[in-house]
Amino acid sequence: MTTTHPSYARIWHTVLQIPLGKVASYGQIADLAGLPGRARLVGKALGYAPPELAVPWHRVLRSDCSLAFPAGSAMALRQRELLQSEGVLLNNNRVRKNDLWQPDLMELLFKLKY
DNA sequence: GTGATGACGGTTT
DNA sequence: TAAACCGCCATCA
Repeated sequence: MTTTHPSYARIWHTVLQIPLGKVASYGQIADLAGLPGRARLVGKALGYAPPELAVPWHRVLRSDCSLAFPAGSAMALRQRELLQSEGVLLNNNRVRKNDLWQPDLMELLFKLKY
Protein backbone atom coordinates (compact mmCIF):
# COMPACT_ATOMS: atom_id res chain seq x y z
CA MET A 1 0.00 0.00 0.00
CA THR A 2 1.15 3.51 -0.66
CA THR A 3 0.43 4.70 2.85
CA THR A 4 2.59 2.03 4.48
CA HIS A 5 4.07 3.65 7.54
CA PRO A 6 6.55 1.28 9.23
CA SER A 7 6.00 2.71 12.68
CA TYR A 8 2.27 2.06 12.50
CA ALA A 9 2.64 -1.72 12.31
CA ARG A 10 4.92 -1.50 15.33
CA ILE A 11 2.27 0.42 17.22
CA TRP A 12 -0.47 -2.02 16.27
CA HIS A 13 1.63 -4.95 17.37
CA THR A 14 2.32 -3.27 20.70
CA VAL A 15 -1.34 -2.53 21.31
CA LEU A 16 -2.13 -6.17 20.58
CA GLN A 17 0.11 -7.10 23.52
CA ILE A 18 -2.21 -5.42 26.02
CA PRO A 19 -3.82 -8.17 28.11
CA LEU A 20 -7.58 -8.40 28.26
CA GLY A 21 -9.03 -6.43 31.13
CA LYS A 22 -6.05 -4.08 31.21
CA VAL A 23 -5.48 -0.63 29.71
CA ALA A 24 -2.40 1.33 28.63
CA SER A 25 -1.67 4.96 27.84
CA TYR A 26 -0.70 6.37 24.45
CA GLY A 27 2.68 7.38 25.81
CA GLN A 28 3.28 3.90 27.17
CA ILE A 29 2.43 2.30 23.84
CA ALA A 30 4.68 4.76 22.04
CA ASP A 31 7.50 3.98 24.42
CA LEU A 32 7.11 0.22 24.12
CA ALA A 33 6.91 0.58 20.34
CA GLY A 34 10.28 2.34 20.34
CA LEU A 35 8.79 5.77 19.68
CA PRO A 36 9.28 7.81 22.85
CA GLY A 37 7.52 11.15 22.71
CA ARG A 38 5.31 10.18 19.77
CA ALA A 39 2.13 9.51 21.74
CA ARG A 40 0.14 11.42 19.13
CA LEU A 41 1.40 9.03 16.48
CA VAL A 42 -0.19 6.18 18.40
CA GLY A 43 -3.58 7.82 18.12
CA LYS A 44 -2.99 8.38 14.44
CA ALA A 45 -1.94 4.77 13.95
CA LEU A 46 -5.04 3.52 15.74
CA GLY A 47 -7.11 5.58 13.35
CA TYR A 48 -5.35 3.87 10.45
CA ALA A 49 -5.51 0.42 12.07
CA PRO A 50 -7.22 -2.06 9.70
CA PRO A 51 -10.05 -4.13 11.23
CA GLU A 52 -8.28 -7.33 10.12
CA LEU A 53 -5.78 -6.90 12.93
CA ALA A 54 -8.54 -6.51 15.52
CA VAL A 55 -6.45 -3.96 17.39
CA PRO A 56 -7.89 -3.37 20.88
CA TRP A 57 -7.89 0.40 20.47
CA HIS A 58 -10.36 0.73 23.32
CA ARG A 59 -7.66 -0.40 25.78
CA VAL A 60 -5.60 2.70 24.98
CA LEU A 61 -6.28 5.91 26.86
CA ARG A 62 -4.60 9.07 28.04
CA SER A 63 -1.85 9.22 30.64
CA ASP A 64 -4.38 10.43 33.22
CA CYS A 65 -6.50 7.31 32.66
CA SER A 66 -9.20 9.28 30.88
CA LEU A 67 -10.68 8.46 27.49
CA ALA A 68 -9.19 10.32 24.54
CA PHE A 69 -12.67 11.30 23.39
CA PRO A 70 -14.94 13.91 24.98
CA ALA A 71 -17.51 12.46 27.37
CA GLY A 72 -20.80 11.79 25.64
CA SER A 73 -19.16 11.33 22.25
CA ALA A 74 -20.18 8.32 20.18
CA MET A 75 -16.65 6.91 20.24
CA ALA A 76 -16.37 7.50 23.98
CA LEU A 77 -19.58 5.60 24.61
CA ARG A 78 -18.40 2.75 22.38
CA GLN A 79 -15.06 2.61 24.17
CA ARG A 80 -16.76 2.59 27.55
CA GLU A 81 -18.99 -0.26 26.43
CA LEU A 82 -16.05 -2.31 25.13
CA LEU A 83 -14.02 -1.76 28.31
CA GLN A 84 -16.89 -2.70 30.57
CA SER A 85 -17.43 -5.87 28.54
CA GLU A 86 -13.84 -6.79 29.44
CA GLY A 87 -14.30 -6.14 33.13
CA VAL A 88 -12.77 -2.65 33.19
CA LEU A 89 -15.01 -0.38 35.22
CA LEU A 90 -15.08 3.30 34.34
CA ASN A 91 -15.90 6.25 36.54
CA ASN A 92 -17.33 8.81 34.12
CA ASN A 93 -14.55 9.07 31.52
CA ARG A 94 -11.80 7.55 33.66
CA VAL A 95 -10.70 4.03 34.51
CA ARG A 96 -9.26 2.72 37.74
CA LYS A 97 -5.48 2.88 38.11
CA ASN A 98 -5.77 -0.73 39.21
CA ASP A 99 -6.64 -1.72 35.64
CA LEU A 100 -3.50 -0.19 34.14
CA TRP A 101 -1.19 -2.52 32.24
CA GLN A 102 2.21 -2.45 33.90
CA PRO A 103 4.42 -5.15 32.29
CA ASP A 104 7.70 -4.48 34.05
CA LEU A 105 6.34 -2.96 37.21
CA MET A 106 4.12 -5.94 37.87
CA GLU A 107 7.05 -8.36 38.02
CA LEU A 108 9.06 -5.86 40.01
CA LEU A 109 6.27 -5.51 42.52
CA PHE A 110 5.99 -9.29 42.77
CA LYS A 111 9.69 -9.59 43.54
CA LEU A 112 9.59 -6.82 46.13
CA LYS A 113 6.55 -8.26 47.77
CA TYR A 114 8.25 -11.57 48.44
C1' DG B 1 8.00 26.80 2.93
C1' DT B 2 4.87 28.40 6.61
C1' DG B 3 1.21 27.91 9.77
C1' DA B 4 -2.51 25.17 11.84
C1' DT B 5 -4.20 20.74 13.67
C1' DG B 6 -4.39 16.49 16.50
C1' DA B 7 -7.53 9.38 19.39
C1' DC B 8 -0.95 13.20 23.72
C1' DG B 9 2.17 14.29 27.94
C1' DG B 10 3.96 16.84 31.63
C1' DT B 11 4.11 20.91 34.39
C1' DT B 12 2.11 24.97 36.27
C1' DT B 13 -1.96 27.91 38.04
C1' DT C 1 -9.16 18.41 41.54
C1' DA C 2 -9.65 20.82 37.29
C1' DA C 3 -8.18 23.88 33.78
C1' DA C 4 -4.66 26.28 31.25
C1' DC C 5 -0.17 26.34 29.03
C1' DC C 6 3.59 24.74 26.52
C1' DG C 7 6.21 21.11 24.12
C1' DC C 8 6.48 17.36 20.92
C1' DC C 9 6.13 15.33 16.07
C1' DA C 10 3.68 13.96 11.70
C1' DT C 11 0.04 15.43 8.54
C1' DC C 12 -2.57 18.82 5.91
C1' DA C 13 -4.20 23.45 3.93
